[in-house]
Amino acid sequence: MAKELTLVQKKILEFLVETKSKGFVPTLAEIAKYFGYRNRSTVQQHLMAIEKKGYIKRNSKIARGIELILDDKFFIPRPVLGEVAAGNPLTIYPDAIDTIELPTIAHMPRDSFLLRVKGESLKDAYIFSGDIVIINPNVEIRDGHFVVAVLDDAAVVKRFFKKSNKIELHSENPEFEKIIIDKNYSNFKLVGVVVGIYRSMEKKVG
Amino acid sequence: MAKELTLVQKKILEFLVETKSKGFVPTLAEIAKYFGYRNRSTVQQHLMAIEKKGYIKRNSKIARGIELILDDKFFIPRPVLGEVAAGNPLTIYPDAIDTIELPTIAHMPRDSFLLRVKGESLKDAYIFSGDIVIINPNVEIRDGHFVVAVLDDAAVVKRFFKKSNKIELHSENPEFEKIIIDKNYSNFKLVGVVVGIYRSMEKKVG
DNA sequence: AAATTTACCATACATATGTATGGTATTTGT
DNA sequence: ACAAATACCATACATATGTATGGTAAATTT
Repeated sequence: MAKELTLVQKKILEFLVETKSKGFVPTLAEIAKYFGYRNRSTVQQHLMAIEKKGYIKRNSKIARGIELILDDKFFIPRPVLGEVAAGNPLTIYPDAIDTIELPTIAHMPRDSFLLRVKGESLKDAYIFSGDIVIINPNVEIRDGHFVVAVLDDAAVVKRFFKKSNKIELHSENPEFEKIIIDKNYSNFKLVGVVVGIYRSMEKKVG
Repeated sequence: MAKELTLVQKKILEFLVETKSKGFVPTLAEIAKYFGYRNRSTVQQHLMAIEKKGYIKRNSKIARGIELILDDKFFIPRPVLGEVAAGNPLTIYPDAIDTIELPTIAHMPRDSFLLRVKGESLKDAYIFSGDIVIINPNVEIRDGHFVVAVLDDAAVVKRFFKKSNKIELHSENPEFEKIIIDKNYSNFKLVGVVVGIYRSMEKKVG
């Protein structure tokens, strides 16, 4: 039923979702400023178009009166790009292997993505098989961060530590040996930092 | 450092927290209407007092520019709670509320809300202090579900088991004794079912 | 080729909104 | 007993905000 949004309209809607997830709704003037428009009419007309297509609802006259109509759902479907091994490396799939409903409280910047954790090597860090980890590739990596790394076409979730001339990837669980990356290691790529974890409880009854 | 709020100020702050958790910040006029004040000045003066005591911050001139400055505490109250506790309304302590980091919600349906977990009694269920649990009060409660219950003005997260003529609330951690609710127990209210957990990793470095 | 949609602009307007000032009555603190 | 704080009211004002109208240029559809 909802019609396609144009590119500009989509960007404005994204901005609305993003600001809303930060806890406020922008005014027309704020939106205009963000996008570099000289006046609010431009924004207003875009909002009218977006509303007409059913993605938002506007409370006329009142300030910051934009409501998002995203299926009136708690959850936003997001593609799960693969599985990462918490313990031994697992293959990462090029295409989405699954889609989960991520709660919208989980603050998810546009540049991040999801992976489902398999294996037990992080259970001492309270990350378990089946959990969804939220990965951001554009965050500065610091010692102790949980990161996703690809080694030889397999992806792992481990804690990152930088030594003088090498990188160490630790599991919390001492059963698993730490991985040491030195200069000779060619097939190594840091993917991103784990910024959040989501676990659905709905099936974990009894 | 934060001074005591008066009763009226406390109620206004509660209203702010409540509306904020719904995803918007009210205007002075809306607050005045809610409380039956004839004009906004009254509200404004209350807000000035609340701000002076350090519970909110106001962005002058801009519409709906109230920010909540509350400490990292357990409860993020929702209107549902007020309705649930019909007889013995759940007192919401202004210093027991968190909203700052409330990674708020593009889209939170009216029947769900968030709680921040404090304490270790659920660590064997992989729920930890600081995690955000997502509560739905309108889901049928089954044995083994994690539920939120209010007993004697304290809220707990525990697993629910129904016996013939009583209810048992279990902690996973055996250090904590189970709570048994029988008919004589008056100050008991089931609030809802834990449907998900979210944990932000952004500050958990090292 | 003409009509429609999209994406912007400018100007004007009503009112929603925050703010300022001054007032009254009651309660609280000292 | 007096001063200060509290809790409301009314009126006035500047401007932030949403809205309306009209216009231009380019892209898209018919």
